[in-house]
Amino acid sequence: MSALQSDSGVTLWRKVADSIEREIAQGGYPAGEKLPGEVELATAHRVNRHTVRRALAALAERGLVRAERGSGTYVEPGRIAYPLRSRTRFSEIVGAGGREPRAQLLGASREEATRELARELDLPVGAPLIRIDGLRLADRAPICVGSTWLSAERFPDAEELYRRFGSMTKLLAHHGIRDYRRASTRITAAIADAGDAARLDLGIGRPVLIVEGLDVDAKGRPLLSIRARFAAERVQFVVETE
Amino acid sequence: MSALQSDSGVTLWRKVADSIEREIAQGGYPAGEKLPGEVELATAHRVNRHTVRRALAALAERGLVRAERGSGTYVEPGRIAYPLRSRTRFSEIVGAGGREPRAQLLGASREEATRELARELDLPVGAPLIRIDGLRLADRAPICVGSTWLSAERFPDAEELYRRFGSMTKLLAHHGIRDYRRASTRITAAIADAGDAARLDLGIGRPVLIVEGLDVDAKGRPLLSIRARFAAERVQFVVETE
DNA sequence: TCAAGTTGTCTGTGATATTAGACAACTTCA
DNA sequence: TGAAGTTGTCTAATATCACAGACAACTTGA
Repeated sequence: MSALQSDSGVTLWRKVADSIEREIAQGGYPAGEKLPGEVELATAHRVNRHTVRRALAALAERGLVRAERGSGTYVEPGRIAYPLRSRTRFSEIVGAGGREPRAQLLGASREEATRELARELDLPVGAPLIRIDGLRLADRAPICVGSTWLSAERFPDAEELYRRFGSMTKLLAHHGIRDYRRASTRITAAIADAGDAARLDLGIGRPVLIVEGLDVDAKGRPLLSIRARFAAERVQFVVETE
Repeated sequence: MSALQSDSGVTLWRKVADSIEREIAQGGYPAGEKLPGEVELATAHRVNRHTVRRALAALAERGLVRAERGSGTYVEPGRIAYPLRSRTRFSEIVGAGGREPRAQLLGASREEATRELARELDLPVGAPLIRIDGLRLADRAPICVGSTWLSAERFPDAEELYRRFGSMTKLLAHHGIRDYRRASTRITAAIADAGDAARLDLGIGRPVLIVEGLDVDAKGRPLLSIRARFAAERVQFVVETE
């Protein structure tokens, strides 16, 4: 009877991948940090470079690392679990993850309601709207860039209020709306264009999640229409159905 | 970029082994039960028979199953953890494992102390001894067969007492010895001979653990010399050193 | 602009895993 | 005694893993 191999039935590249993942999890390589080069990893693990590549490919497929040709392989920050419930507050979600939420006003303007926005907000086509463009970050990493539309007749001072508070929740509260909720959220995905890439600090060609949301007040009347683009590699939406 | 194989870096035989082990652990195949044939396991797991054999070999090496040529592959009962401490009581150890301990008297006889037994029991060579042969079982499975020697002068009625109580502890208590302890235990291993095989319900060629023990009273005076042979596949000694 | 360092891709080789089939050796049961 | 079913062993072919080397494509920094 030939001796059974002492191996445990796990391929070599898997062992290397597990080892690297363990190091990342233990903080050996902080998020955003560059991993040692493939050759260095290979010698460190006493393994062929191709085996390291196989391990890194597995980690990359899971979104734990990202390889940049000619530069290096970088540790991706863990994706923020972004639960989609009736109460969807960016700052709470990010804060719950132990990160510091920030919002940055990119601009504001007045627009007339397109047919689609009018239908969503239950206003006549061409009704005056205020559009607020903003960027949201967690620990300095851009999470999403998006626009919010609201009725200019109902919230004429929206731009000024948002600029003052930096929070949509407080803006609404100032108008006596203590409670509002997310009525619907539609999600799709696309590839980052030049604008996304610049504002979300993404490589062109990276995926973005496209979200269309509608917030309503306690009585179900539409308040805000939201269109946002999320850096897919930093966010993971969580939809809990019952 | 070619798609990464959806495999997880675990060899096929290992997956099969894990699957079978899981079924055993969940009670799908009770201890002593025959597993389905290799061909049946192969078709059930949609895998080649040789792959199943590789999986079974891994399980057999760990002592979880035992293959019998021409008959089948059987689930081994989990080995009894047999701690070796100063208080080593068979019934307590087996009972702690949720099994029912039983002892069976095989015979008794008078002997004269050999040089080795005399040294151990601190008696003159040729001193009269009583030898008690017994079999110990857990849930009807033979665990060990062994002999106990004690001084015929100090315990002249040993055979009758053991026959009455079926317990060495009670035998000693009847002589006013409330406490005794294991002074030393020496362990080695051998292959089951025909006698072992018959009494321990083992296949010839299976390993047995050979134990030589000395029990002493509270003052350290020798009481019993024990030589026993354990079915290695049903027992695992646990020695805790401090 | 250039050199150094990085990841991406290709070819090839040997070892191992897996599949496939056949037969021997053995046990069980009618 | 014989048939059926079991595990043990052998040969062979294919697929995948891991190693090895070379070069292309790209990034970075001097």
